[in-house]
Amino acid sequence: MSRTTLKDIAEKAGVSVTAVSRALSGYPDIGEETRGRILRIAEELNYQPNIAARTLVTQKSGVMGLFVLGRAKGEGFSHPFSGQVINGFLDELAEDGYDMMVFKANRPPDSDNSSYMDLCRRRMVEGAFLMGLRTDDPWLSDLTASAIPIVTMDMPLAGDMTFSVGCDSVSAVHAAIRHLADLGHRKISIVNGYKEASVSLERFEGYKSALSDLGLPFDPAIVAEADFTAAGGKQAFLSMIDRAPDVTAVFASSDLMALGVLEGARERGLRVPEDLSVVGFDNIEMAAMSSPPLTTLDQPRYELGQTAARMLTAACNGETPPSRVLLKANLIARGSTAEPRKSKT
Amino acid sequence: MSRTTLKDIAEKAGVSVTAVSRALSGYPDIGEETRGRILRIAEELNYQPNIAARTLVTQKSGVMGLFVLGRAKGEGFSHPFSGQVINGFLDELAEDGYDMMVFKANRPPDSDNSSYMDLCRRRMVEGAFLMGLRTDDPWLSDLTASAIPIVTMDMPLAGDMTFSVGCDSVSAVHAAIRHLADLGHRKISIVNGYKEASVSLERFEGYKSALSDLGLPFDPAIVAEADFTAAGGKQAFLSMIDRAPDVTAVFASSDLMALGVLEGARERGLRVPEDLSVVGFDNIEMAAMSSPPLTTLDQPRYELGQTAARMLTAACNGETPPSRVLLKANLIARGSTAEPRKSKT
DNA sequence: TCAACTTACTTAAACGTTAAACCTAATAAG
DNA sequence: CTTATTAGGTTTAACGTTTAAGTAAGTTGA
Repeated sequence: MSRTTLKDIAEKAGVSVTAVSRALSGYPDIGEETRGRILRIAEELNYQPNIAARTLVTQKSGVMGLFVLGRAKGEGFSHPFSGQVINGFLDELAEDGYDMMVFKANRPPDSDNSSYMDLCRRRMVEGAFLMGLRTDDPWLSDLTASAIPIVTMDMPLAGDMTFSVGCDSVSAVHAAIRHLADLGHRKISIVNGYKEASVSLERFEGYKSALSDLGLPFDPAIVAEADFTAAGGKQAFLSMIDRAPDVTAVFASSDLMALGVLEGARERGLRVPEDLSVVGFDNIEMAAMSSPPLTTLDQPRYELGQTAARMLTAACNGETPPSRVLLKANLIARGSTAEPRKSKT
Repeated sequence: MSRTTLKDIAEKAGVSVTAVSRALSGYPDIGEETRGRILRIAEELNYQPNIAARTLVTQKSGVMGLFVLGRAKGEGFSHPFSGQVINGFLDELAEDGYDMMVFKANRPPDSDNSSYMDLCRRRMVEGAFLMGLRTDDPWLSDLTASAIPIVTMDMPLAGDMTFSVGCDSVSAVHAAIRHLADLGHRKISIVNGYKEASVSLERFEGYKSALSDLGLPFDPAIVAEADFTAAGGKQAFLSMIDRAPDVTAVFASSDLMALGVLEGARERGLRVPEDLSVVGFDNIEMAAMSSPPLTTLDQPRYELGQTAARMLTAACNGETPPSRVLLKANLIARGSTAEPRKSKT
């Protein structure tokens, strides 16, 4: 019932506690025979080190924090995107012997709950992942001054302990728009996410630069903004398409919004892809199952998580990873995009 | 830079470390004036207790573990279901001052990674949530003998430290089948999940008992089994409907599978709900956005998480929560169910 | 052959906290 | 006026590790 400690092993082996500690840690100054005896007894008693004690003396907890932000339902953990990223974190952290603690931070910081950093200090968290951070996050200034390494997903931050990973939205969107233009579309709308997400800015950037590169005019009237959700995407699309019925293609900044666009198109009697082509972003599981299946930009979610974890452990061990890493999002052409049927003026 | 400790405060306040500890913990044997001074200094130095040290002496870590099992992609964290449940865990745990550590356990136990319990013992985890457990899980026997309280989601376990929460599948499915029968359906198929999930057994039970209560015949030929995914649900549905084209309604054990059924129906030229009614289970976000929107059984995911957390903290504090709690899943009628058009023999 | 190493350990201290036991002066009880 | 009691602390020990600083015996080098 009671946990076995180094002391228990030491007594049984007839050596000092230190000898046991060093034997188990693989130091060379313990004799072969003694070490063998110690290891055997440790195994026999199913010894597990008490990490709290170790943490106290080494000042390293072996814990990384995951902060999942997001004020609204459907954000944060609930996002279909998060799962594989977290799997990437966990697998890669396990390689380096780290565990992960999850913190939810959806309450405004004025409430009496502790700030990020306070939480980290209590638990001696060595580094942290941040998901769902927004440009208007009130904690932002705390973060850039962070004493521990932080890796943000999809949102670069100034500060020499902060790093970020994400996909190269600009070039990804570029590829999507080019794909649509290659098919013959001239009037391509964007249903973007809210501006407080920095990916929204980047994707808008990619959209504009692609249009300009391709010699297509930029029309603010066919730029819509939603909240990354399906319902929001549908609404934004509907009011846009009613304003500009000559749009033949829509790029949506997330698959959820793209699925909303699909739904909206159905409601307006527009056939996809015959009357309207739709491209999403993320390649969530549902994207392949919609009707028609969604052309989208695949984000390597698991690899994003792995990469983030590698950067974080590196930073925690005194190395200096690049402050920003961008992976490539690949275009996956499915049934929701095709040549436009009707040629409009 | 260096963390402030009780000692720092004690020196500055001119009292002993114990006095500071007791003042901050709210013990009554510290004078009002002294306490005020201590609190002010603690605030001033932004004191945060070192939880590792506290853990060491109190033998309580204040950490609950979350084990997310699942061997396949799309299970575990990636499941659209998990997010809100986890939010429920976290919010409720925060009420009681607990934090949560996440462990991923998708590797077979024969690999050299530690067992659940070893992980818990190292970190002095006080209790654990288990999601995604299957009846053929090789760890099952360890779990029932667990020394710490465990709450499983959707899978009751024998053992006096194990508890479970879930929805009352039997009565929920009963309601779904009754809904279909009330509409006039006589030939109702089930697309169930794999048998290793105990909810699959319960849902099958509900299906059979509902049929019998409603005086409908049970036909093994229209029972299909899939893996809870959309793609799997579609396949299972297709081979079932090809065998039994006179089926007019399908109950699927998860929304993802139901969405797969919708897709399969589209592929076979069956109109939903005119030619085929479909009911899902879960009420995931996408269910309301499909075409047509899915009639489904709403699982109160956040409340499931909250309830689980309440049970776990109770059990950790020596109380004895009921060994199994079932919440109600409510039928949400949407566009995917209607009266059958054609009357078949 | 004696000092200098090396090997294989042991002792002691420290990490930051809590908890039990003890102390002292002032107050209350009889 | 003596004895308990209380208020407001202090001292000491303990939790289970790691690490720095010994130490005693055996081995080597010149």
